Amino acid sequence: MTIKEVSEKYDLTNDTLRYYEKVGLIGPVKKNKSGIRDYTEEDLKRIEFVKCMRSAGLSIEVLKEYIDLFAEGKETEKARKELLKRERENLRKKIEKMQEAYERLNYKIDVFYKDK
Amino acid sequence: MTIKEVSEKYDLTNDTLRYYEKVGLIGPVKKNKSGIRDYTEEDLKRIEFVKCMRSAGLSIEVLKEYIDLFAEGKETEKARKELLKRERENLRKKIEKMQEAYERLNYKIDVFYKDK
DNA sequence: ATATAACTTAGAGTTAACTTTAAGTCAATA
DNA sequence: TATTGACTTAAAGTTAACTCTAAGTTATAT
Repeated sequence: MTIKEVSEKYDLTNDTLRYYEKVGLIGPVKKNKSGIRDYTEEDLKRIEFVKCMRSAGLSIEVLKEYIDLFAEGKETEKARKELLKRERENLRKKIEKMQEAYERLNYKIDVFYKDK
Repeated sequence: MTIKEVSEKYDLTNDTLRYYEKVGLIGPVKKNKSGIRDYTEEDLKRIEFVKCMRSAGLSIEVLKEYIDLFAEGKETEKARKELLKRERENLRKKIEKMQEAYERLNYKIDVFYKDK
C-alpha cells in the first residue's frame, strides 16, 4: 500500500507518516526498487495502534518507549505491562478531568444559559 | 490573596498565573501600592474555571474568546451558549476516543500480558 | 519526448502553552 | 544598614508534534 493510500485510510498526512517512521514509531517501511514506500499489513496495524493512542494523548516518547521494548523481545514483557498500566492510569485520570469539565459545561448550558 | 497563595491553592506556577493574566484569561488583577497582586474571590473563581477547562484540553484561544464575549455583556449570551455547546461536543468526542484507547489498553494488559 | 503528478530526502519553520532570564523594586529581618 | 526573599516586568527560550520547503527522482499520460 502506498503512502497516499495509507494517509487517506487513516486520515494522517504523508508528512506525519514519514515523521512517525523517522522517530521510530513505525517501520522501517519497505521500499520498492525506486525507493517508494510499500506498507505491509503489519505496518498498517501499527499505524492504527499509534493513531488510536496518539488521539488519546499518549506522547510519542511513551509510544516509542513501548515499541522499543517490544523490539527487544520477550524479556521486556513485564516492563511493557508496567508501562501500559501506568499509561492506563494516566488516561483514567485524564478522562475523569474531562468528564468533570463536561458536566460543568452541561450545567452552564442548561442552567445559566437555559433561555438563551 | 497573594500570587504565592493562589499558586499553591490551585497548583499553578506564579509564571502561569501571570501568563494567564497577560493573555487576558483573568484579571487584570488588582495590585497594592507597591505593585503586588492581590487576588479577589472573583479572580479565584475564574482561575478555578480556567484550570478545569484547561485540564480538559480547551485551548487558551477558545477560553479567551468566551471570556471576551462575557465582558461584552448580555447581548453575547447566545454566542456564548453556542461556543459552550461546540466545546462540549468536542469534549464528548475526545472522551470517546480516550475511552476507546483505555479499553484497548485494558485488553492488552488483561489478555496479552495476562501472565506476565 | 515532455509535462505532470507522486514520490523521495534533509533540514528549517510553526504553533501552543508555557518557562526562564535579566534586571529591578520592596518589606522584613539580622 | 545590609541582606534576604518575594515580588515585579518585558522579552527570550523551550518543548512536543508536527508541517513545510527545496531540491531532486521516477512513473504515467499526451
